[in-house]
Amino acid sequence: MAEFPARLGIGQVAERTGLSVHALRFYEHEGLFVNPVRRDPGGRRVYTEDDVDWLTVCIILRASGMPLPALRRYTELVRQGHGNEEQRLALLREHQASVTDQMRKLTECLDLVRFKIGVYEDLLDQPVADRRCHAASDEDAPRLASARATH
Amino acid sequence: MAEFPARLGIGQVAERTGLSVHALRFYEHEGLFVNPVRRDPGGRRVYTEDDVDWLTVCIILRASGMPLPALRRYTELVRQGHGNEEQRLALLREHQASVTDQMRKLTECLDLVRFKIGVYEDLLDQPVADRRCHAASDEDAPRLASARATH
DNA sequence: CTAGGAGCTAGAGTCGGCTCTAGGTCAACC
DNA sequence: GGTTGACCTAGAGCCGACTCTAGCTCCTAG
Repeated sequence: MAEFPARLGIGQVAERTGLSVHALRFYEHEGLFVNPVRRDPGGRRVYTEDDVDWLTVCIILRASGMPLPALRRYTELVRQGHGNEEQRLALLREHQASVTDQMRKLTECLDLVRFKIGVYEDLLDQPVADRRCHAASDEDAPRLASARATH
Repeated sequence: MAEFPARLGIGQVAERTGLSVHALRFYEHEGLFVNPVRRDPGGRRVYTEDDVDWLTVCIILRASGMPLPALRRYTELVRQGHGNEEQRLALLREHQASVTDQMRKLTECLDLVRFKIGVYEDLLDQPVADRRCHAASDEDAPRLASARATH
């Protein structure tokens, strides 16, 4: 079970992570790798599985809207090693707050969209003759004031 | 109960919606208003409450990542009036799918962040002496392979 | 009558996050 | 030995969604 390090080329890493080779070089340039990326004798980048794992984390954080500067700060803290756990924790908590806020907004939107979809589905269920003027039955609309309009 | 139309200036609309006056002019230029924005004798924009309601919808859709072109298409459908409800429905369903997908990604991120926060909280709870080497207790890590690393 | 404030237009600038180009190196195969 | 094909660097370009600027008009208050 002797694990041998598995050294990957940039193309392989691109394929595994879904990032482009351009993006990988860009991320390196932006300081998003915990360890400096090694080079082979020809000057080509050589990545490890650890790099791929770290990139996976980065991708998830990016997909949840963490900006590159924050990701860089976090990377730097990890690179520095033990002793700054409070700072990492603070950064993570901040991002957690941002994510839950995004989810709140998305939920609000989903309510609106579901309401509107319901309106249109009902409308399209009616026999064609009955359609059009229907605008006044606005009474029991949900609290989303803006959703009242039948647009 | 005779509602009188309440004509608003661009500054008032900006204040109510949270959009900048620049953004309001920009949105108009981009065709995001259902009805053409009226002007007073001096050429200034005059908005109605309906405009503000519509903007509120736009803001929610934008905040959930709907791009301006999609918002413009939807606006155009509404502007055209009855007869294109299927298309509106299709557009809304598409956006609904996009929103639920975003929520899926955010949930994944939240799992990761919560896990890491947990790790750091535990770590900081330990008496200082016991800290550092702790890296090998990776057994029962959650399925998120990438979350295993104690970074 | 003039100073301030809100509004106008057209168009330039900004920012984040890549993406692409130009011009080159290197190793492997036919 | 010529041709791929993967990789390299530095830097330019792009896209979306605003944001800002310059130079103007208009209204109101003092």
